[in-house]
Amino acid sequence: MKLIDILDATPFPIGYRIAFITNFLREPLLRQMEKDHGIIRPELTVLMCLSFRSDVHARDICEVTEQPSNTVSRAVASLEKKGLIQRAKDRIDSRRQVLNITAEGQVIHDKIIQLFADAEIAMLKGLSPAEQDQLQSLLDKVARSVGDWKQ
Amino acid sequence: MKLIDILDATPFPIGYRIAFITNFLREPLLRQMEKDHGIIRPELTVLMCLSFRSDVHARDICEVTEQPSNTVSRAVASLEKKGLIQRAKDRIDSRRQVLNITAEGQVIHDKIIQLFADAEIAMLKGLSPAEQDQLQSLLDKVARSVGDWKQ
DNA sequence: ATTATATTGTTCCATGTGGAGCTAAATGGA
DNA sequence: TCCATTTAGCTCCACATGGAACAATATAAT
Repeated sequence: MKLIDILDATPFPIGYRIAFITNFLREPLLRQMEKDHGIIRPELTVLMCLSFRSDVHARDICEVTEQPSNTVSRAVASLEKKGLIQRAKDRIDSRRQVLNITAEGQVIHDKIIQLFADAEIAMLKGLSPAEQDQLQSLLDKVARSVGDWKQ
Repeated sequence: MKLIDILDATPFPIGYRIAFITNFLREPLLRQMEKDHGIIRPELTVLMCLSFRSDVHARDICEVTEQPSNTVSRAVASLEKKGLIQRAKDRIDSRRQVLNITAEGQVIHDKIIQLFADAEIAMLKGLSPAEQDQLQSLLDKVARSVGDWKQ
């Protein structure tokens, strides 16, 4: 039995391929990330959000990523303990905490992102630049319509 | 902060979109599958393999899906307990067990597959048929080269 | 034939992760 | 002002899951 056979036999060929690629691309990368840097998935999510924008609340991360609040809460606590992000009380609403990435956190973040970027290049080396553009454009169209799927 | 912004800001735009779609497509479906049918991910994997082919060994499933043997072992034991698959000793190698899906297992399998197929249709409704073909073709090219990524 | 090695499938253990509920704080209404 | 409701973030708990070690069996080597 070969995996390719099953790949062709499903009535959801695109979704199956997408999940398939995720399995064989992202999961190994996440494991290597944990091994090399001691960062797990929800922590990377937080780092990416804080790298992109400053003065973020945990609640924002929950909403953007659709992760449960306890997962984000754990990641934030762990990252602060490692010195990769900083927490500060919000002056307006003392329930909230303002989150920011530290210089050290940015370094780790950049290394991990480079790891993912390299993997993407390897993954796409069988496609021409035009095909890569096509693929990105089509995936973008699907990803941006995510909110419509549920209706 | 909007998710679309981060989507555009990464240096691995294709991998990120693929992981993104997986998050918002597969994960909710898996949760609904568990809620409706009491089947979890590794169990679905086993069901799909056995639906596609009969007289399969657990080891085959491990190799094809790159899942650890304990995960497959648990799924097999659970599915047998539910009456969705059958185990029989292999006459040649008594360590092995020959696995087959039951009629009841096939029914559950088909219902779940339909759930995924419907979700795919919803996901792709923003793409023209030609675009859907393109997307599938490109994803197929990437998925089939999975073995080359690691080199 | 006998011993060493490899393989199949399992159990044990540590950990990631989500759901439900909790506390503290802010907001809205009487 | 006072109480009900909502919200932010955290803790508890249940469970999915992977790694490592293990028992049973098969295979290879001498």
